[in-house]
Amino acid sequence: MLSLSERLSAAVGEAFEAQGLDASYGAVKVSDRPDLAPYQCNGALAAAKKAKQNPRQLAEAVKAKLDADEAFSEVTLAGPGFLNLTPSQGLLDGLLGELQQDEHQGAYRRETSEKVILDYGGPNVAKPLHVGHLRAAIIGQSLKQIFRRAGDEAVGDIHLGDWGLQMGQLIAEIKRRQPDLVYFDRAVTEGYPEESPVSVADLAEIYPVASAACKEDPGRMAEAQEATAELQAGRPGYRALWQHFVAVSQEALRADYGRLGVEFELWRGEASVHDLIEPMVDELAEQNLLEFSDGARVVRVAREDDKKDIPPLLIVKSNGSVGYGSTDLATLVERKRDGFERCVYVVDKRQSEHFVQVFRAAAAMGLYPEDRMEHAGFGTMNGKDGRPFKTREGGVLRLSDLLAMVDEKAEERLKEGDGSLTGEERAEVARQVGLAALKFADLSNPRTTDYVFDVDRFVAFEGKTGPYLLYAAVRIGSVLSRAGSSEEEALGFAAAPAEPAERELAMQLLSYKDAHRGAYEKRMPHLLCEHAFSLAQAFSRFYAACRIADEESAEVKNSRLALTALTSRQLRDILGQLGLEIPPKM
RNA sequence: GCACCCAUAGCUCAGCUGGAUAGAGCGCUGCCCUCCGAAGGCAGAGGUCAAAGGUUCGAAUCCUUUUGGGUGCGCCA
Repeated sequence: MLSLSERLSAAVGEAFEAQGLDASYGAVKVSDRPDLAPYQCNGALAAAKKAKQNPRQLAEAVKAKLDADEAFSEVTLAGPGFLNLTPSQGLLDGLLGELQQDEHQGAYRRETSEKVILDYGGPNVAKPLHVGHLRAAIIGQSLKQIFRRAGDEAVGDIHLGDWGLQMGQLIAEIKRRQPDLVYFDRAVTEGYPEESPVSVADLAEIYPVASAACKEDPGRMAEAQEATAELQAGRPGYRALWQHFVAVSQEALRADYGRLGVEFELWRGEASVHDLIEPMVDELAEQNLLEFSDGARVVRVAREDDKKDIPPLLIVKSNGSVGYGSTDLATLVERKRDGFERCVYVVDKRQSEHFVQVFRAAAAMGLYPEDRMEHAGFGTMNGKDGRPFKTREGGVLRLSDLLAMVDEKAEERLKEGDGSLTGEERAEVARQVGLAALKFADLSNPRTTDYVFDVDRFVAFEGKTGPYLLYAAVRIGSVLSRAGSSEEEALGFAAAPAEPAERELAMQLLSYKDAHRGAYEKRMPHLLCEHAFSLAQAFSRFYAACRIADEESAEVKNSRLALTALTSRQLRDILGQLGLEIPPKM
């Protein structure tokens, strides 16, 4: 179905066409001057400029046509050619009726469905999740839901960092610490123990040590690089040890992502494509795309019109090992093979140059056209000093610690309530409320901008927050049950908004598609957050201004129940896409 | 050095294919529960949109320069 602004745009567009001008000048948007009218169209000014006409006269002609259109109850002309538009009661009632019937609840739908894979994990084996992983996980999970709502077949891949230098660093470090382990005995090639010699906690401790050692000691780095190459070449002991790393890490990651409510349909990693690399290298060589450079093999991707130097994509390092350039390229080979039509990478925007390299190389070898591979980059989470976020001790804040903080805060807030929740219920609601605060605080920032990470904001429950949205949803449910009506029943009542607050709520409800479409097309969940907040706000005003359950007139009451039910259904639909769970009460 | 991004209210941020009086949340001030959930609603104070030029009937938005921040630039991912 059409959104209200689309419906109005169509009408105004026709009026422009009747003047021999492009219909796109008829674009209608929510007014900047709500005191004059709820919608506006400024196209007459731009059209007049282009057609060298008088804007005021042009707007007059458009207005004359719109005056005869029953979609508008009022059309006024202001200033040099601004059209102020008020949709008619009949139009609102009619569109609300359509919305009640719409099987997609007013959401945006693509004409054709695409098979899309989203990459929003990328955690490294051995490194526990920290706040830096939060954005990718939350934005990616949300984008996946937004894609699905629009009709795409979207799946998420965790794409573990399990095949690069860090693996060699771990192996080399463990070898130094426990050289007698069977994994390091070249004479042994099978029958390794099933029990992992290291736990996730061990790995978390070992990795930073190993990483730091390599940074300051070239000798240690050489050991790690050699171990990496040997691992990739298939040395049995290393492979067996590596298997343990992956297994213990996956278990921990499942738990962490699970707590966040983030899911992956695919648990692949860099290592999954190892066997695809050799044929890929052959293919690149065959296509004359591969060059030797300083002992390494690379694909040159620089172009004449580049404003800056784009370095070549490193495929095989001089020591024979492969890095993420080749695994990422091979991953595209794999995704193409598996029938994915579009690949979206929800990864820190600082890696944009890397994706330019990979995408160009992939396009050059004919895997995908460049517009089918996207880097939906996101901004850095900074501390209050403007630099990437660190805890006071200088480390990164672990995700589990952040979750615990938010949880505790929500629990405290719930204890202030009327005590109708049992301890167990309260713990569950606290989890939902805390998580909602956290996710909404992150998602409501535009994806691409950096933002200041402020714990207080993540645990705020008032104003433009996740809990505000949950509160609205919970209260709606409570109103419906108090009125003795169900959502399904109320959706069958005729909605005829009369009061200003009712009309404003109706107009919000009828703009869902615009917000969803924007979020989908731009890959920007914050647009959906904006809409959710506006909707909840419109409902809260409506609730404050109008009686619902105890309204005397049955007709008015039913109309209001219909608006309430529509809000309930739409809010639930949106919160689902944002990953917020609505508790029964709070 | 080269390239890219950012600078809007006390704070955190929207708005940027140019358009009427620049918005939100927090914080601050004052109201609103004998009535469906006050994690709420209403009202108010608060801004040379970093600075200077330019394009335009019209610039927070486009162009140039300057200042101040941030980021990236082949064997880490």
